[in-house]
Amino acid sequence: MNRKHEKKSTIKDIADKAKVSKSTVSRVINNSRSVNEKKRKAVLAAMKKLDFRPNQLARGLAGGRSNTIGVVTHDIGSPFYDSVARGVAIELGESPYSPIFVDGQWKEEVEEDAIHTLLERRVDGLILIGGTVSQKKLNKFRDEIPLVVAGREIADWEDGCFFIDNFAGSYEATKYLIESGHTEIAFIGGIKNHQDAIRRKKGYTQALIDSGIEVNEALMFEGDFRAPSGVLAAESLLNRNTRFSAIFASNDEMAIGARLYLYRRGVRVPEDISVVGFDDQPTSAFVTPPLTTVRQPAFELGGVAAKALVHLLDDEPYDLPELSTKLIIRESVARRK
Amino acid sequence: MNRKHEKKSTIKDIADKAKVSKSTVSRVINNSRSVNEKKRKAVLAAMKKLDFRPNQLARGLAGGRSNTIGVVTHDIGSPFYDSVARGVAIELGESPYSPIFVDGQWKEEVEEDAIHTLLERRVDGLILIGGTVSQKKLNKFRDEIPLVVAGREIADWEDGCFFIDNFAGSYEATKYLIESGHTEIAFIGGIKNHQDAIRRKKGYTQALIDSGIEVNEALMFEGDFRAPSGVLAAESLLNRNTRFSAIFASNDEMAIGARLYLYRRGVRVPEDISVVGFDDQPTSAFVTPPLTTVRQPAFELGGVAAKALVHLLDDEPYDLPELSTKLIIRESVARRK
DNA sequence: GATGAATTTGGTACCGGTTTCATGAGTGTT
DNA sequence: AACACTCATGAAACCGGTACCAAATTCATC
Repeated sequence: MNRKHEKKSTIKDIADKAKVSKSTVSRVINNSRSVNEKKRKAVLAAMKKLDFRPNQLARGLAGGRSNTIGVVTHDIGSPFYDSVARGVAIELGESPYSPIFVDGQWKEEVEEDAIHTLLERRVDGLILIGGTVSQKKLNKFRDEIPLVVAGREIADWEDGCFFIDNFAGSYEATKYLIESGHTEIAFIGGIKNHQDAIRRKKGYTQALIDSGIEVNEALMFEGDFRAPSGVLAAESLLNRNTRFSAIFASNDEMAIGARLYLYRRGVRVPEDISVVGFDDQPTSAFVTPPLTTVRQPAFELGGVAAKALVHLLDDEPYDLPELSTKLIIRESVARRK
Repeated sequence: MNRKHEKKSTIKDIADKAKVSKSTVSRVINNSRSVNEKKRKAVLAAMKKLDFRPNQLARGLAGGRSNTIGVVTHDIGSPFYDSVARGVAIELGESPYSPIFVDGQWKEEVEEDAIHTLLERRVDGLILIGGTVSQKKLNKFRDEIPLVVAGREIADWEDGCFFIDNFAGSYEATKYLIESGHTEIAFIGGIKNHQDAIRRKKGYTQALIDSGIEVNEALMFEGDFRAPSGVLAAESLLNRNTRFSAIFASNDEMAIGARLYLYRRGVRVPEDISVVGFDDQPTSAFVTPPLTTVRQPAFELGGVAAKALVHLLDDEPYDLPELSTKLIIRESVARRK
């Protein structure tokens, strides 16, 4: 394994070879106007010949701009955040900026560290996808660098944070269940303090209230957004003495977990019990029966966040498009006779 | 939105404040020995006070090393690659290097571009996760920079590429089906030219042959690793006149797709037809019935690749641990009477 | 052909660190 | 007390670009 990685050629080499000054080479690279066509050709040729590739470190240092945007992701977790990240990546691909992803691992400490790393690298802007860093810290960071948050609502950040109306999605799903004739609807919540979980729960209860249905604590279970907690939820719910004909889970994973437990107990879906999820993760369309769920425009959300940041950096105004959830009706809900 | 992002403090500021030279500050930062304890304290204090954070661009430029490792991922695609990426990220967290992820989007062109971007940023090393860049190009890149590939086998790269024995996993799964009494086993393949797909197919046919079972083209279908192709596969297979009692799909997604079609046709799993997948993606344990599948140590694979690269950069030897697939037996296979 | 403006150029001072080198101070040995 | 040697420190060169400024050239106008 003794490879001799050749020394890269520099702008100076090009200048010499093309018999011009560094300045001129720089101009060619950056497409500044005012370069004689002949020289430009010569420089271009030299660059090609020497397989020149500008050192971005140097560029960033000298120019004060790194043309880099830091993205803090959370690989571990719902596919939702992955989609957001993809949206960001694709959108940034259209811009002159290239993204650096670092994983926050859903831990405040790691996340802060990640942000610092990014700051040290002098990224021009920052996109946080979800995340757990406290609002106070966030405000501090925002003083240091242009910052945009996707998938999380932050108080007093008129612009600068983009999220999805979880309440509305949840409300719509619950309404749908009610309109299908269900009145006894169980609810599996997400992590207690999680923002989205709270909103989704509120959407559920509000829909119930608006339809004159009593909210029953005995029909609620607190999960953690993961599949195993879904099976636990179904088990707990089924073992209580309260009857119900439908389950609305705060995300697809838990819905699928619950569905598994029902399967184990021989309860049919949707004939005996209907199930609705939230997220519309990729597999949800292929489980049996295909899951009725609330789709979040995750990908678009990421794109919007990226676009917003780029505009912010370029000091251009940007009015964001509407992003709303959509109920995807499949086969896991039956009309109640 | 008129934020005045304060100018960052530099090493010079620290030097002035602590009344020492830049050199000394640099020594403190890098923990070089030979710094008077008093001065070190003073510098440290100044750094804290001014909230100093070294400019990594400058550091990288001056030092010739960026302490950065580029990782080319492929977000779009099987959860397998995501896990590998996570393994890389976590492992790199233990090292002094921090990763820059860029998305190759499974397109050779984009991927090459991504690599170039990384090269321009002067990363110290490169990790490719899967990927489609031609071997020739790969060899070229390898001359420019320390490079390691995870999840892909590359001819003549004794070390430097880490992958999983797809043949063995596939062989084991098929054998298991045979031992469970099945002799008519349908096969859903992956993308025709995909390396893994080829290996998995070979594992399947070899297991058949070794058990004296004739390989029957009429029981094979070529999918594309995605769920919809799984349902298509099941449909096609079922409509042929050839009977079979089990399906082995080249990945979980297609297995789940096939399972959905069976559900639609009222075919029971596993009573009527058994199903086995490959990958053991997270949801597979929660579909109904829980899917028997071949687990790949994706996460570990990523970790190994990262560790190998770090050792390579430090010029230390590293002997890689054994990585093998494991058959995860769940409930989607029935013993054939 | 001279004059002034516009356009190309090269020189050079940075950007914010690291690293080499020489100087100065401190320690020990004979 | 003189000499050699180690350790700590600052000065300055350098990493590979960008950007400002002034000199040189081109061009148009009178």
